[in-house]
Amino acid sequence: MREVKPVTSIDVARKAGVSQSAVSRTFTQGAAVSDATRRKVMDAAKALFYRPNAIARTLSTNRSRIIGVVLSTLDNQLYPLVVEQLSRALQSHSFHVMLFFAEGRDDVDSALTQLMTYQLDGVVLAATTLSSRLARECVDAGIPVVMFNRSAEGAQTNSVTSNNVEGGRIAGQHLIEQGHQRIAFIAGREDASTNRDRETGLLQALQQAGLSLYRRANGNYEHATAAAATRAMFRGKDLPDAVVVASDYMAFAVLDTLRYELGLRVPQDVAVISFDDVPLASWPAYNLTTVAQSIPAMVSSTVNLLLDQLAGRCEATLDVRVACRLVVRATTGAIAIANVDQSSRMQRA
Amino acid sequence: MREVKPVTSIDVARKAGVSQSAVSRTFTQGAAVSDATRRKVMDAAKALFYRPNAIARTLSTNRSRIIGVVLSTLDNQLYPLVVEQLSRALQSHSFHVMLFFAEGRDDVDSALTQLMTYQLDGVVLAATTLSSRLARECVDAGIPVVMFNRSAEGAQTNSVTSNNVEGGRIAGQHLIEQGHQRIAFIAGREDASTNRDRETGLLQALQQAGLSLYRRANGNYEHATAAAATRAMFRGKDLPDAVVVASDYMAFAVLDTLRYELGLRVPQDVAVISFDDVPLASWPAYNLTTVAQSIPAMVSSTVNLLLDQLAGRCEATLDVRVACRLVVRATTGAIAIANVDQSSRMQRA
DNA sequence: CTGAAAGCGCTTACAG
DNA sequence: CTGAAAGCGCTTACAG
Repeated sequence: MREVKPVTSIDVARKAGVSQSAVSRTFTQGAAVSDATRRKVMDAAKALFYRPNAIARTLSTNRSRIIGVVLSTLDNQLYPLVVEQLSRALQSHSFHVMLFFAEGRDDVDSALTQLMTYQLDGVVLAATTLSSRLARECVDAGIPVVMFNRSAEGAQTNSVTSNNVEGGRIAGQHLIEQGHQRIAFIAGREDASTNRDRETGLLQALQQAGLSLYRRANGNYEHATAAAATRAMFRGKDLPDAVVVASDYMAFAVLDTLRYELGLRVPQDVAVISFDDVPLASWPAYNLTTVAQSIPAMVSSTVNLLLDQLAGRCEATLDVRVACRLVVRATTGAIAIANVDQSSRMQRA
Repeated sequence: MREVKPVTSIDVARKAGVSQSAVSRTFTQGAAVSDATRRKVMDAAKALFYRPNAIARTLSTNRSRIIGVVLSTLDNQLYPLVVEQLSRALQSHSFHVMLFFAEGRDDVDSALTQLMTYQLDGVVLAATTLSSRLARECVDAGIPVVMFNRSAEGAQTNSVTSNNVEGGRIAGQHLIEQGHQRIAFIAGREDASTNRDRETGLLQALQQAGLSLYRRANGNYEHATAAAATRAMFRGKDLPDAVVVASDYMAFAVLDTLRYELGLRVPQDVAVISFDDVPLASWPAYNLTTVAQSIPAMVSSTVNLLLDQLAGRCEATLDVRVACRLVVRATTGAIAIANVDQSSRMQRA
């Protein structure tokens, strides 16, 4: 096993002919060391392949530079994007991401225990379930927390979301402008703030146009459930002429079901619009009209919130809302498909 | 900030009326504590919301229970799958995943430094670039390493891959059985072992059938590059009648380009087969014939290799090869599309 | 600027 | 089984 015994600051000190403190100072940002000492230390360190032990540092500074990221699953293509961007951004500040997968009550309990065990400098909650409880426990333990893509219903916690109400309104208005009258909604998890907000916005847009929701089904933010919801919704007569889907990930299932199972044409028979704008949405096989979330903006807000709190510059609890943006592609706009297609091409170029 | 000063084993000891050692033993697997003491300690711990400090434990045991996972990107849908399954499996053994994103030489250098800094119990290298160098440095530092989905060219490192040569052969044979004669290959990164092995197998199958590769282009395991490679390959006359693509991720770009840009029918005009079997491959929009890798098998092999090495049961360096499996869907088999379509439906059910 | 020393919160021989 | 104590590798007042 680990036969190699690691080089410590004492080894370096001995070789450099200085005190252990001098070695430590050389590797500490902004500590007072003379150039001569620094040079001696660096030479010795290089010769010995010395690397400061981050764990020992954590124990004395009470700063681990580890950020816990709690997820339910990476199925939805949005989350790999988030994980990668968040991880890269934190890495550039010398922080690192530790992953925790948790869903369902029991699971979260054990994740919690494990979480508290590492001296995390912060936690990003991107799990769908039970986030509010986890959040409270972290806050109680004095760990900075950011809820990502969900809002902090009552919990004393920062959150970063898109302006989903506005997003829902945008989706609704787009369909209304296209002349749709029988607009349906395929919902995500009923307890998710993103889902509630998007539906709220959609209903506002409908109401403003004197319409009401034509049909509604629940896809639970899952692929198979969304397919089933679509089947149920498109049974019988008087079908919807447009459907708003609470996420791209579900919309892919909706589109596949409409096209390959029910034999409907999109957008001629039914238009589809959703939320997120994951990369797959722009691939020609789907070419999905969607209300985009800006992941880069959400990630950098998250990082800022975390760093500000760690630096003690935490001005109370913030709910950061990032603006959404409509991206028109080929699943809406039956009237002018050729044009839309064209513009979607251009957007992707 | 962290106003709350954390509860330590000393606080618990005081409250329970026992020594600090007794508290520590109560929370250590297999340590000797009487039931009476254990009960007193647990009661006090519960009352004080005590959680053992994993960082302090790491410092004295030299075991962090942290596994570093080094990635280039999560773009390819295979990797989110790997990250989630690996993370869950390790979590069930009370290990946790720390993420490192690295690609390109400079990037890897800094990742390396950061890596060595945490006292990782193991490293999984799933990054495309420079893995062999990183691997060597870890091995030199006495850290167990597993190369995931790439083999260890010369490095003294364990690896877990599919039997990609066999996989390439399977892909080639499948096309040959379907009567294809003009078989092309769209390669991944030329320096990737997966790519080399898959091509080797394909060439073997062709040779055995008295064929040679009809055309070849490089997609570099990237989406846009694969699309460009497809355009280049399908210019002019005498087009290939089948194309083997080195990964599903690239195959999606190939399919989109063939269908929506070049107006070719798949599989009637050209058949497409690739490797991996990511979830998207089975969605109706692509319904892709592919040579599946078993991610669950690869992940559990990886976990076993890691745990065995940590337990000192490391019998030399292993190259674990997991069998591949052909999954026939709708992008091959022009002869009997209806049937294939049918069977792909059933496979998904 | 520098060194000696205490301390971070655990684990683990060592005696008893 | 139990407790006192050394030690893990750092950081950081404290004197000088």
